[in-house]
Amino acid sequence: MPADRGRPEDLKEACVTEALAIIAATGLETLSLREVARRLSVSHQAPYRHFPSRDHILSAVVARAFDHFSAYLDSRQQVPDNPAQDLRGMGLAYLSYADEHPLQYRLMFATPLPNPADHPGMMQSARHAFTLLEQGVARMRATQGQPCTEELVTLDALFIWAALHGLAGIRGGCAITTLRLSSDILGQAPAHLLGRIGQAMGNPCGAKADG
Amino acid sequence: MPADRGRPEDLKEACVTEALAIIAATGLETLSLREVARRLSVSHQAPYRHFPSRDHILSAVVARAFDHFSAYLDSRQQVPDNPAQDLRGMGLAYLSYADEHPLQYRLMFATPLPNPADHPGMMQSARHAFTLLEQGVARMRATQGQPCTEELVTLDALFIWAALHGLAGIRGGCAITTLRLSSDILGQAPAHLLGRIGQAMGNPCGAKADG
DNA sequence: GGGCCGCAGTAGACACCGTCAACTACACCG
DNA sequence: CGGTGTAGTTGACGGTGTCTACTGCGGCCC
Repeated sequence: MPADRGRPEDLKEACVTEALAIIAATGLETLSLREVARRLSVSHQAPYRHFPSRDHILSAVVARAFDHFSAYLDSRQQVPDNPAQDLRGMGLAYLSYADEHPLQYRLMFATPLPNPADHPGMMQSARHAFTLLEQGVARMRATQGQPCTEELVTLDALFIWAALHGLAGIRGGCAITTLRLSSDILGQAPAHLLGRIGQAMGNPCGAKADG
Repeated sequence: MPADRGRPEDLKEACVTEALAIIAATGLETLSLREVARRLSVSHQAPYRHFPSRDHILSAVVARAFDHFSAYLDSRQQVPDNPAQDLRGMGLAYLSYADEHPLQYRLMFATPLPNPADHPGMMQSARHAFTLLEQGVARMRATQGQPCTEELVTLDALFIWAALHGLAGIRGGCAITTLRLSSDILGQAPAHLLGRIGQAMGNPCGAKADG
């Protein structure tokens, strides 16, 4: 049964899918409930029956992006016997995701939601990804034999997340145009950044990354 | 002559000021050309005489934020005889700015402008800040006596910028609500991050930062 | 000085948007 | 059979960006 054109069976589901398609095609700003309804061959108020407001449909799209992101990080092949390498792989996966799915990435981290507290599913997905990172740091610290507070793990995870998040944002957003960086530099940036993070964490594995 | 209420002398200038005030008061989404005009006691088309579109007035506001940011970084007290310390001071200044002027910071780095290439002044201000950082890195490398390509300086500057930018974004945006981080951790984060950056750059000055 | 032109600002209209309220169609249940 | 709740429709309202046509008004050239 083709649910694409002609009134879809599950309208709520179809709205989210169609909204994402619109955003992908013409940008976040031009997303409108009415356009979604139009594409679904449905009255302009039908989506309103399933979502209290435009923000709620948008947050549903964002939540989906977070799930996609979490699944991506989870499905990455792990290296349990080498936590340092594993952490590096996770960082690489983070940057790869931002590179391969810039739309989803921007939806997650650059979408202005009025009050994120309204949408618990979204927050949970985000928190999940951060917890993965914390666990990676903790495992690495354990093999390094360093004494390590929970607080210190969180701070290090935050440092790593910040660096990854920052680079992803720069690469995806304003790098070439605003900062006028060559795509050559931008291509080297992930490896270099991960190398520097490795050094910062006292990990020799990353030290040789930039020659 | 009070140019605030009653038709302002320089309408173009007044539009930018008033737009910023509106954004500060009620958020970016609710900014409208008509509201700007209303507050300026002017017809809804008057601002349109000075700005081709709503995006252009917004980009003027963003450009102003970039100038503010650049001035802030420039006015920071420098430590010419200790480049490492100087670099750290610059990082601190960066994070301080994001902390003290979250609105301007978000305007600069989290505002969706359709095509930034249209607004050269904006780009120039951003590039200026990045160049400051590159020079800081280059000076530090020089005192370290390390051989250093121009490319490597840029990559390191990019690493530092990414970490700072990432942390600022996390702190200003989604930290407590989405990532559920305590404000205690968040308060420690800048010093810790700068310390880790110091370590990554092979600089002992930052190594003791997190105890 | 008088006509002319360009510029700043005004007024009205258009299409679009989110949202509210009232309505219809229909399945289900007593 | 009537009642009830749910999904969807229709129409309206106020707000928005933008287009077009209009009014003043100061400077400029003849």
